[in-house]
Amino acid sequence: MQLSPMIESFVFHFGEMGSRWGFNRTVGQMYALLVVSDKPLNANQIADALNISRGNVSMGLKELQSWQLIQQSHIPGDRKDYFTPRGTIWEMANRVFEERRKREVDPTLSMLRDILLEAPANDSEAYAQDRMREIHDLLETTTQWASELQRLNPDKLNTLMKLGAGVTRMMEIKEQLLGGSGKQTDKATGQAPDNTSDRKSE
Amino acid sequence: MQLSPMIESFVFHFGEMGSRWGFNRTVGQMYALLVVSDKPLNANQIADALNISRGNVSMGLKELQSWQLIQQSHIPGDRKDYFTPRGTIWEMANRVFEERRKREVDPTLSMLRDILLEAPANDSEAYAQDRMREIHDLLETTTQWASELQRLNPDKLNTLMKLGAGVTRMMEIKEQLLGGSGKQTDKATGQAPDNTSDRKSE
DNA sequence: CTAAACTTTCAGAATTTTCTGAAAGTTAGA
DNA sequence: TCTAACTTTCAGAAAATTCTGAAAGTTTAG
Repeated sequence: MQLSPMIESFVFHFGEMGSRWGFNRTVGQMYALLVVSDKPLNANQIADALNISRGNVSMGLKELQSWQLIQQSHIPGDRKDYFTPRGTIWEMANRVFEERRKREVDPTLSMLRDILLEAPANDSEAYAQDRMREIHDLLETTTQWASELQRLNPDKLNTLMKLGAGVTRMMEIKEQLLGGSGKQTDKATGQAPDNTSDRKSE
Repeated sequence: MQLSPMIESFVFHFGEMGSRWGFNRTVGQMYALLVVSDKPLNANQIADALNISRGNVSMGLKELQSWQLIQQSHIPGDRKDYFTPRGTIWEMANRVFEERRKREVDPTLSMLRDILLEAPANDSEAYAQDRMREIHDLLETTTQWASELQRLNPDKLNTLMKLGAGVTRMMEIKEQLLGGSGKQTDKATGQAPDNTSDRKSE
């Protein structure tokens, strides 16, 4: 199969980017290809389209399955395995975040916790522990936020964001609520989605 | 200089993790070392502590400076360059995010935009463009959120988080406020949402 | 059971990334 | 100016990662 130039540039670009997301170039290309393909592909089609070896494709598919990013399917009367991406784009992004958290952040947090249990032997170690505690707290806070964001229904989240309700805005409202009587102020109601007003000037 | 076991395990762990953040193992180690060190270090001390060549340290420092993660300083009567991390842990994390956005997300968005301007030549390309549009919108929305988070004063953000005010909770409140007046269920994107179901075989 | 059709594995090859250290470059002070 | 003290550069070496393809493994049909 010969890829159209449009699809080819997408696939190649994501190949390069893919390495930043935890897998290598070919795996990134394979996934990109599956995402933009309107029908399931089998391993040979992938190898052919990307000009890589059949063995490489097999390993890449295994990797993508371990990330739960693709799904296997079958076509009646055909013994080959076909593959499609699994879930919506949002779900896929979530899955990648989740997986990276498990593989990278969690072990780091656990290492930091272990070290922070030790008693510092001298001033240098005390100083180092202070820095580590900061990092630990930052990671913990950040992952907690991220996991809350992930729990939200994507449509809802998306709608809210498109509304121009930035975090800043939400926090202002929240603070108003907490600070005052819990009453709705007119200032906050019925906002038109004007998101341009509070962006920074550059 | 001989590192204490505690500091050594921190430094080594961050070396491994560092590669996920856009720089290589040694650069990660160097940065970790500077962060937990209670006094500025010069290039020779770093090379010595990490057992790497002087040249490698020079390149690593250059890299860290390009990320704006470290700062140079001097000790009177000493011609060597000394280095310390720059800014608070929060600021450093922000800087890494920012830098990665510039290097990875921005080029991707620009590529997607270019492709989306082209007229699809056939059904396959139309399908592919739909997927790309979803990715484009996701990236755009996410980076906008991220930039708003970054604009917040860290203390404020941290306080709010510690308050137990999760995003979900904030959104509930926000919706309560909006509920009366504005029609906010604006299906802004109008995207074909999750199309996974209309693929051929499953 | 066997054969055909397919998938996976993995040793070694190819490629990419990182590291070293000698040489070249820079700077400050005498 | 020159020299000593320091930093940077970069070609080639070393290390790590990725890829290939033949062989081994698996599954289904008959």
